[in-house]
Amino acid sequence: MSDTPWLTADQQHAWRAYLQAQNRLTAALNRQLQTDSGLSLSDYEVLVHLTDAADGRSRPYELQRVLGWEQSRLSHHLARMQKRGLVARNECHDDGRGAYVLITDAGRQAITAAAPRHVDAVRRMFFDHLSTEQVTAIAEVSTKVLTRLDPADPS
Amino acid sequence: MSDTPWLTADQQHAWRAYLQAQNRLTAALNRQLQTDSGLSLSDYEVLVHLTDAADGRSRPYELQRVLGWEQSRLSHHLARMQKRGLVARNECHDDGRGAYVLITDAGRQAITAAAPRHVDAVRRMFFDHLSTEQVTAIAEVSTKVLTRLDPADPS
DNA sequence: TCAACGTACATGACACGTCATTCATTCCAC
DNA sequence: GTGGAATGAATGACGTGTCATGTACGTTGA
Repeated sequence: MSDTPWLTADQQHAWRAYLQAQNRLTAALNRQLQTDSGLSLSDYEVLVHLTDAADGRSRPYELQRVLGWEQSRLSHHLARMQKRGLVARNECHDDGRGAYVLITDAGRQAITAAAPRHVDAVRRMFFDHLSTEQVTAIAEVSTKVLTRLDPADPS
Repeated sequence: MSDTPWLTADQQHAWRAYLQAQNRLTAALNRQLQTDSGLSLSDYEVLVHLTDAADGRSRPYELQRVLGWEQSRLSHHLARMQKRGLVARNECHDDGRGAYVLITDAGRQAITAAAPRHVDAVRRMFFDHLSTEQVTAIAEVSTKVLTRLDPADPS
């Protein structure tokens, strides 16, 4: 332990607060989305990106890249969303291994209904209490963490 | 949607980066802890607080408060840790409803072995790349979020 | 052309977190 | 004191995330 210095008091405080805020924030947003719209935060993210995509469809590996999820998580999640009728899968003729995920009408309806309240919640629980400098700091720190954790950049 | 304005571009960017960094960071730390020491990040947090506590024991509601977890999460997690021999439960004579959770020798051994590498990982993946101003910003933002989400402060 | 390797995706098993509910005990107003 | 509310904690059911593995297809090079 002597050659691996522990964190400073400031760092410990920041770290614990960060972990707790994470937990609570995502839990609260999940609750809000679930009770208001029957969606989870994960469902919401998937539907957002499918809505943004051309034709409302996307390849799983593309979703994986954009969402930053693990492959099996995405696969399981899509299976569950398909079972609930929020998305559908089509085969991909360009690549026999691949598939297309597409948003269904029910999926579009669900996210359209969910969006206003969800955005409101995100602002209420997060952005409304932060200065623009703090928002910038969050973005910078998060981006830094992401690039450092990116397996394609093991500098 | 017109009366519930969407997030600004900066906010959207910050939000997505924040969510992704969260996911990746905790996933990476969990992997590191798991492969190096057979513990999860949650196990680690519980053991840290039990180690800090007098006699290496604590009431569940106290742990709940310190960790910021939901009651049932803690209860389930303690049950799993107990099954693995990391903690034990005793009855509480002060309060017939309550219980004591105490760290076992195996638990102490596990966290002692895990700590150096884990701390190192936290620094490598997080603090080493942040300025002191950024650490301060993280702490402030997280604390702000926590106080806003605290059910005891519904201002 | 075909063997070896890489890529896209799915799946089973298992750990984890939440919700709803339950239970025992303690606290408190009357 | 006593009945009702509040508190401390456990549990079953269920959705979620990860790991290890499997499978099918594509790509490359000798």
